[in-house]
Amino acid sequence: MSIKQVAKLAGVSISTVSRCLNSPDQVKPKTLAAVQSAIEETGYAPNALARNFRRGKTGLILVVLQSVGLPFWEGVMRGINGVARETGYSILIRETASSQPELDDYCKMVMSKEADGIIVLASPSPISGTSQYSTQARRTPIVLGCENVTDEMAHIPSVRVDNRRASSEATQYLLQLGHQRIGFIAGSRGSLLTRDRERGYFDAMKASPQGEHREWVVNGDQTIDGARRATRKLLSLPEAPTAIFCANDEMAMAAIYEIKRRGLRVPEDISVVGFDDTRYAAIMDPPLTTVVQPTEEIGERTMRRLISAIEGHDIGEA
Amino acid sequence: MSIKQVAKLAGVSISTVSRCLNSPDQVKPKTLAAVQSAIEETGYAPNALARNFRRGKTGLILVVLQSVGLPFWEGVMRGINGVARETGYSILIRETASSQPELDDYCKMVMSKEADGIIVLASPSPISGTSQYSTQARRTPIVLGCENVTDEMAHIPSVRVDNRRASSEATQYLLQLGHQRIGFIAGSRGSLLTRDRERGYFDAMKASPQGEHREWVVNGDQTIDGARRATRKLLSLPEAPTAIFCANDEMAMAAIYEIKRRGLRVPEDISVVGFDDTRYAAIMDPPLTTVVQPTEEIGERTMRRLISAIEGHDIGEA
DNA sequence: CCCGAAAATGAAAACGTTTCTATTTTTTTG
DNA sequence: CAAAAAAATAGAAACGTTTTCATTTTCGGG
Repeated sequence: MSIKQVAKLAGVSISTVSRCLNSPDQVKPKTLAAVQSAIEETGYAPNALARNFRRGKTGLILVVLQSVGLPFWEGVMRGINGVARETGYSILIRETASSQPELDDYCKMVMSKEADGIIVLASPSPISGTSQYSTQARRTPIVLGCENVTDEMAHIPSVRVDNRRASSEATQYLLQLGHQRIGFIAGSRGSLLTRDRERGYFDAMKASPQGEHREWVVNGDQTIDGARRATRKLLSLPEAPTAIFCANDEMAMAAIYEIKRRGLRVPEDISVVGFDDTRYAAIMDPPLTTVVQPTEEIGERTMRRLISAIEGHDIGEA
Repeated sequence: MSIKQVAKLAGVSISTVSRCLNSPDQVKPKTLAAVQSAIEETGYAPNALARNFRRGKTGLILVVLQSVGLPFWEGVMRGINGVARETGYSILIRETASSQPELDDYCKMVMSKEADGIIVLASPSPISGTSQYSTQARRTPIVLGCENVTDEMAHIPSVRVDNRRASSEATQYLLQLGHQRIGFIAGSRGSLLTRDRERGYFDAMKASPQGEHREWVVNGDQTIDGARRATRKLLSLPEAPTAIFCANDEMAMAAIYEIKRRGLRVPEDISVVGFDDTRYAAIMDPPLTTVVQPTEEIGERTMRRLISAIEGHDIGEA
């Protein structure tokens, strides 16, 4: 069962067995063979608990996300998993959907050696005490993916894509198609990601002949129902938009549904553009025009960043 | 940092501090207070690595699924997470999408104390050596959710819903609507879940005047592309079905897409029924008729079953 | 063949808990 | 109030590994 039994059976010391497992080149071929056959015979498997305890490392990365099952995270998680496999880490999942998420709690998990680092892929609620936060979280290896975060966390390292520019370009695309009134369905309040996408939209609108119109921007709350409400609001404007740009695909799908429900056609009457290119975008009716995100790369870079933070390297801005 | 420091500061022994944390009622109120303030002062957090090592438990449940991001698992994972939170376990995720999954590897993770138990939510490839499997996996706490499994694993405990009956009822519903030819798009090969749903379909068809027709059943491979191919195949039959029943929502969405692409209307020309009631079913055009699965309950029961297996109770059939 | 250096191995400490046993303190009871 | 019982605490072992340090073995060169 334990390394002791193997040692006894192989007729060597405990330390030699350990070396056979961790640095086989330091042990004489003959003993190595003996130990290996002893391992085989006993069916010995090193006890990860003891090893991790001794090493002071859990080998775990805590990934906080709102909910498994949201298509957007599929690519990001693939990226994270790829790096995890490569570097020997495992992924611990915590969903924030059910419980009230607290960044401090996650940091405590690192302090108490339940995980080595944290990746936040969902915006937790604002941090209660900033003072307490800075004290204990400053030193916690943590990276925010997709900067889906509030202002207070702006100083935490994050992997970011240029949402603002991508969003601006998508808006320009709609303008180029001749659209006069372009609505925007924003994500959830207090999310940097949403704000950047909103900013990009405004950038493009301001530069256009139409200028910006506050009433064309409605909050969709990152949910299907929220986006449906937002769409109804846009459609009931005195002059309804001829195009609607949504901060993510899910809301765009909901917008299309609601538009059709009003008896309008997409894209003949109203164009809809989404964001993220999730797996369902292509089989919508009509197929959803969407902004492609390099999700897998986001995940990969986020994970690499975190690991280098764990290994003690400084976390520069990426 | 360690329990030692706390003990020294509080002027008690290490064991007393430990008791304060694990069974506070066994310690005198006065000392408890002293210890607690010492904990506060030092900012002590118990080292989970040491604790788990000592206890011989990881507190981790390995959940194997094909990919985070598939809407079906959202409910199941919510159920699992709920029980996990309640019982103090954490969830370790392993995706099988990228790598070749091996049940044996997961069992080894339990043997080497990387996790306490396993929930398999995706069909791994068939097990290489059944002999080796039974030797080491028989004693491994493992539960299959949604019986998404091959024959060889039929003896492993699993939480099951009556897919066969649900599927049969959905087929009957279509027959009742007057459909003469009902196609079926099956899931991936070698999945019990798919086979049960297929069986249910056949049950209903055999009992109907139409009888069963092998050519009305096509494999959709659990993927969007596979379902699109399957749909094309069904549509190009000499006598195309007037209804298509799909083994899950995702394939149903793909079927609808493909049907419309042929210039046909849903449901006027062809009805489509899905399975699972994922979040996007309701905002399809037309809204998808689908078989509702008690996903959260599945997750919850799966997790409870596993935990009772871990705690050493016998796993009866559920 | 012998000596020194290098390589290989062994013995033992350490990691931070929990828990068992022994001891001390407190409470109860006659 | 003394003795017995109960409660509280202290001391120390144990969990299985890695790693440091010391020792033994091997090897090469004179």
